Amino acid sequence: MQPNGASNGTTQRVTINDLAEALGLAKGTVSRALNGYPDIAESTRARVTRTAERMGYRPLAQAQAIRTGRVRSLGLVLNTGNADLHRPFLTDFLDGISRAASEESWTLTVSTATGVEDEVTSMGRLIDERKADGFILPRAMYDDPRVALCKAREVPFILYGRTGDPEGCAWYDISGEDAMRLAVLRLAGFGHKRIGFINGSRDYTYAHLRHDGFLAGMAEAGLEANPTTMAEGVLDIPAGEAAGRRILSADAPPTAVVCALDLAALGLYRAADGMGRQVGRDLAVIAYDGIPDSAVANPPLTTFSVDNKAAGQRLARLLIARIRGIDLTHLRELAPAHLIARQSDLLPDFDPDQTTRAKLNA
Amino acid sequence: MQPNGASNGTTQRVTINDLAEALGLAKGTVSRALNGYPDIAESTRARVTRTAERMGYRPLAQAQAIRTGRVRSLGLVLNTGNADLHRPFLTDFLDGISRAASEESWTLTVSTATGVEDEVTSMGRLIDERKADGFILPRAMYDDPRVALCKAREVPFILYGRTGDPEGCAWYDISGEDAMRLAVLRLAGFGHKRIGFINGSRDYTYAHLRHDGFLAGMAEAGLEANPTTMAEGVLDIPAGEAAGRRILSADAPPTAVVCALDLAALGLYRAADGMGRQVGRDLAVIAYDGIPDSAVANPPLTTFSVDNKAAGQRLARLLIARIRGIDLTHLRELAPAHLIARQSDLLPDFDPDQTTRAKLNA
DNA sequence: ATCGGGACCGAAACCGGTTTCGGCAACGGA
DNA sequence: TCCGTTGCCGAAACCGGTTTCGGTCCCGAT
Repeated sequence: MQPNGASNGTTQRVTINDLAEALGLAKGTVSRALNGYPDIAESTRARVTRTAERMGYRPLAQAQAIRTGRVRSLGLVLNTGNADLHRPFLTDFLDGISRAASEESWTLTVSTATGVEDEVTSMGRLIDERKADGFILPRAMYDDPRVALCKAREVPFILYGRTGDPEGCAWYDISGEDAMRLAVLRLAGFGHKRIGFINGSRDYTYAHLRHDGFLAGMAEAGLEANPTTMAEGVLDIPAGEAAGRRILSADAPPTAVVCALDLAALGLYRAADGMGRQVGRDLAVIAYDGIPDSAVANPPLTTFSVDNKAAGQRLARLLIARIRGIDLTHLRELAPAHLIARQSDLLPDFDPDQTTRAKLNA
Repeated sequence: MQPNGASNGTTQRVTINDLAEALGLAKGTVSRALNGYPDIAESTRARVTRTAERMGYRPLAQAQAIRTGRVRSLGLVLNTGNADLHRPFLTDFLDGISRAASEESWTLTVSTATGVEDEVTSMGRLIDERKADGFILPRAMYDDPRVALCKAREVPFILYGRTGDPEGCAWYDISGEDAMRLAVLRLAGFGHKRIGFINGSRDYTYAHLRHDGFLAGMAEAGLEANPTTMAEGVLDIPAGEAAGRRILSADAPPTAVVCALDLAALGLYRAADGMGRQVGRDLAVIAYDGIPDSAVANPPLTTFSVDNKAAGQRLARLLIARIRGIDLTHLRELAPAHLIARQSDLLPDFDPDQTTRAKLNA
């Protein structure tokens, strides 16, 4: 028997009225029974849920919405201008969200935008039309206008990443700072003294955090960070190549470089290639993101990988909790990135002092 | 003045009742005026739409839905198992859909699934809960269970691609067959006589079409297709490499290969590399898709590129039209792919007869 | 025996729209 | 002048739920 194959032949869905009639109860009673109101006998509640199950009753989200104001839908607006989205990031991320959402029979409505203001406009529309009960905000910016919008309109949201002022914000993030710190420590452990750093854009909070993480690692290793071997604002391969050239041609060029993004590292590969240095031989590189290209790079890139599917799942769950009124303090999670050790960071015959001298003469 | 900044201080949205009251009309009248009923004086209709505009009235989709049965939302379920989705395809595609949808103030609800049956289940849920008024079905299969579901449940849909039996189907597609045909003709024009072909999976209709296109091109060029230099079922780089090895080691190896997918071509690059042949020098390749990797391949790949954003837009518009009841015959569109001529297909010193002989001796 | 208070449920209002139905007024034709 | 159409709009039902408001019934305590 089909779950909703009506026995009367028509393919009508079963409404709460049908259910009430079948049970001999008032529809209000059925509704309250289903929604956990306390003034319903436990026995009738059981009876109701059971036959609801049997008859395949599924409340119509939009019908409930008109009274409750909730559509049971998560909003996500994607910024098309963002190069990151081109990576498999998106598929995994969507997959995670969608799966977690559907477990609670929520849905995901997505919209796209180009540029931040367009993003805000787009969210505004979704809010106006009550198409989403809350938003997942990927790529948290340090000063995020989307957060301002949500606060002003009093709509729940959760950040993927952290923001400058965490007040009133729920978030989930991967600890990029820790990854950077560990990257430095790992390289220092290999004997590197001069470690460079290529960061992302400070518009995003992660860049601030990863910067701090890098410095923390350096301090912890007893090394000094050299500003001439550090760069920031690098978001793609060309920028990574430019930054790499600059850093590698510094007075005291680094023997190792930590990159806040895989794409920066891939750019650095090119720079090194053009300057007679070879990653994995005389230049150690550790990056962050875990994009697929990093695995087929030459040499394969050692990187901290983030599980975007898991992130999507977690974000969805946390946002649903937020919408249901759970306190903010329970809705802040930091997860670690996982190191994928490949061949870019371990130089076969790297002798700290020797190599350094050789470089200086070159 | 904000569009919906209520002057009374509270952030309530303006309902049809507010509008009716402000106009001194019955709310039913307002509704009919807005929805183009013929029994409304043109003058009042103008008055209504004008003040609706002024007051920033936006009907609540879910409120309308409970009566009309339409949520004004497009459904899209993504198959995560599909490697294609990892490509920027997805971003562009979503962008196109979302933009076209929002122009009509429709929204896009997406869901994910792994495998075809999961996909059908997922769609079923969306249909049951009336979360989508229709579906965009990407990657049309030759025998597509999603189509069967939509037909059975009587929900509108549009295919991205064609299907075996087009009866009752609206679709939008890129003419892959034409691209394949032109690819062959182009190569034949360069003097190639032995042209191989690496196809995708026959589960998908496009493979059938591109196969036919290849053969049509061969026939048109007066060439004979050689089964030993043809492969199919190639969906990713490793498979492309394997197929490439097989084809290149045929008795009469081709001097040129047409690939139904860029990924196959990229695999072919590797195969050639491993067999002492070099694409762009002694092996001409033309592929199809226009993925970004094709631009940075060595040599850059000549390929037929498809505009997935445009496809998304068109699909959205066509689906909305379909939902509104436009006749199927107006909802079938075939667009061309556009050749991006790069360096993989033109061999600098290719002399048909000579090269052929050289190969045979090698 | 009476009364107060829970426990439990029915009835009806309500949410924001759409659609049906009927009525009034103006108008044209006989 | 009278009647039948139209044109146009108000009123109310309706969609599928939720929530409020009472109203029984039963129970134990006084």
